[in-house]
Formats: sequence, C-alpha cells, structure tokens
Amino acid sequence: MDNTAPQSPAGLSTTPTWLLNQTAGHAARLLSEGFAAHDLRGYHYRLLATLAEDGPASQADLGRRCGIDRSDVVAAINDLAGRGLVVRAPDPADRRRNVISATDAGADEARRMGATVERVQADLLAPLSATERKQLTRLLTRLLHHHSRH
Amino acid sequence: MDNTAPQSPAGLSTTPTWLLNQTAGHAARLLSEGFAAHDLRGYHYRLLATLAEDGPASQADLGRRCGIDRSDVVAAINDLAGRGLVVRAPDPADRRRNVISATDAGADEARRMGATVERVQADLLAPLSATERKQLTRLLTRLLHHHSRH
DNA sequence: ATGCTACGTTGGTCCAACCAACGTTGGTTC
DNA sequence: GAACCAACGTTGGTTGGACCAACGTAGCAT
Repeated sequence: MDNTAPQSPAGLSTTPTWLLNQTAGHAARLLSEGFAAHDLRGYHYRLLATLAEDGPASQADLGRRCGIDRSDVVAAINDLAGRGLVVRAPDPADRRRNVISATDAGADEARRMGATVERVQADLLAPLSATERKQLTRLLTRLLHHHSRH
Repeated sequence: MDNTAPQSPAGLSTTPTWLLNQTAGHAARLLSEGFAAHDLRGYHYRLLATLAEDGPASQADLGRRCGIDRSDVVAAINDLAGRGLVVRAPDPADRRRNVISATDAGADEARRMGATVERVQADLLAPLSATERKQLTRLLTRLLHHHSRH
C-alpha cells in the first residue's frame, strides 16, 4: 500500500523494536488481506482454528487460549454463529457457560483459512531459506517464551 | 475444567506470523508503557526522533519518513507544538508547507525518550546473546527490505 | 446462608493505521 | 496569462486489535 517507501529514520530503522513492529505490521496486513477474501478477520480465524483444532470450549476458555478478551469473544462468536460456522449451546454441566462448537461448515472454513495463512506465510518468508526460517522462528519463540511468564 | 490453559493454540503458536505478531505486540506494549512515562505516544516519538535526527522538515515529509499518514501527522504535531517540543512555521519558500523544527525542549525529550527506548530494547532482547540479536536484526531487515519494494 | 469466584454480556476507551475530500498553493503546459 | 494537475495541510471520518469496568446469573466453599 505504500506507494512511497517509508524511509524510517536511520536511527530507528536499526532497532529491533522498530523492525519487529514493521515486519509484524506487514504480516498483519497480508493476513488481513487474506482474511478479507473469506469476509472474516483475525479474531474469527483464531477462534475458528482453535475450535477446529482442540474441539468445543466455553467462551472464556476460548478467550484464554486465543489471547482474546472475553468481551471480544462474544462479538466474534456472534459473527461466526450468524454465519453458521459455529454453534453456541448452553453447557448442561455448568449453566454459566456456553459450549461453542465448530460446525462442519466452520471446520471447512477453518481449513480454507488455514490454507490462506500458509500462503501468506510463504509469501512473507519468501526471501528466507529454510534454515533462516527456522532460525527466525527459534529466536522469536525464545523471546516470547521468556516474556510470556512475566 | 479450568486448568488455566496455555495461551495460543499449538497449531498457531509455531507460525512465524503468529510469533511476529505476538512479539511485536509485546514490544509495542513495553514501548507504550515507556512512552506513557513521558506522557507521549508512539507517533510523537517517531516524529520527535526524526526531527532531532534529521533536522526540520515539512509535515508531509515527516509523514513520509516516519510512515505516518499526513492527517495523523497534523494531530501529533499539534500535540507536540502544544507542549513546546516543536515549532510550526510557514515555509517562506513554499507557502503550502509548514516547517517543523524541534525546540531545545523537544530535543531534550527526544533524547530522554531515546533512552527509554533503549531500555525497553534491552529488556526485550534480554534472553538473546549479542550474536543472536544481530541475527534477528539481520533476518528482520532482510524481510522488511524484500517486501518494502514491491 | 454468605461470600467469593467464574461466566457471558453490554458498553465503552485507546492507539495505530488508513481514506476521502476540501481549499490553498506551486509548477506545467498551452 | 489561463488552464491543469500535483502537492500540501487540514478536517472528519472508519477500521482492527486490545483492553477495562460493571452488571446479573450461576457455581462453589465455608
């Protein structure tokens, strides 16, 4: 989208935070464009993928697993349910909870979106060799792991 | 039931896009907290740092260099000018333009914020050796450079 | 029975990013 | 010089992701 390449100040363009931010922004944009083809957004994908992967769960649990706030889960599940990709049912074992399950259509969509994500991934990492991709993944995982337990 | 699930689905937590997004989010959060101590935000820092580094520039030029939209530059410069960190003056050579310059106070603030950024940087990269930091920087730079021209 | 916690939900806030449109000004081209 | 088009600053939006406070209901422990 940037017709004119942003020239980022020399002092900033070398800092890892800047690089991370820019690269992640680029990845997010590519993903967002990919998701748009499915008429869905990031939250939807995360939830759908988690459901398709790990099976039914309560909304709070989904939120915890995806790192999405409870209140945001409500809206996203509303969307997904409205499209028949997901079903909301009261949990007979705990009436506070809703059990969310992916429908067949939902599982389908999750697969298709997964393919989209992989395509984007390949696009993003195109300039890197397989070894370098592993390297990057490893470094980022280390950073994340270190900081995720606060 | 509530075995406090790990955040992030297994299938997602290995994808570079997810890792990038999460890591950048973490970095952004740390930066945001750091900036809050100065009662400023990301846009302000980018603009101020660019001004302090490269000297006065028009708003459009600033926006181009920082990757900030013209309209957002207006608001941010308004804030900075309101604090006396920056001065807006009409360009005698081109009356369409405003020349933005950092004041002494602005340059001071830029230095202090730069120190904050470095602190955050060190915090973020704590788990990585110097070699690994270089590696990460190199990989991200490669990615960014590749995607920024096309 | 009391109190504490978890759940779903409503209704916000915030920041970063982007876009459309307008009036003004500069630079070209006739 | 007049007619155009491009660039500038500005206003006033929209979007996506993330977060927060509060409420009523429901489960759990004492």
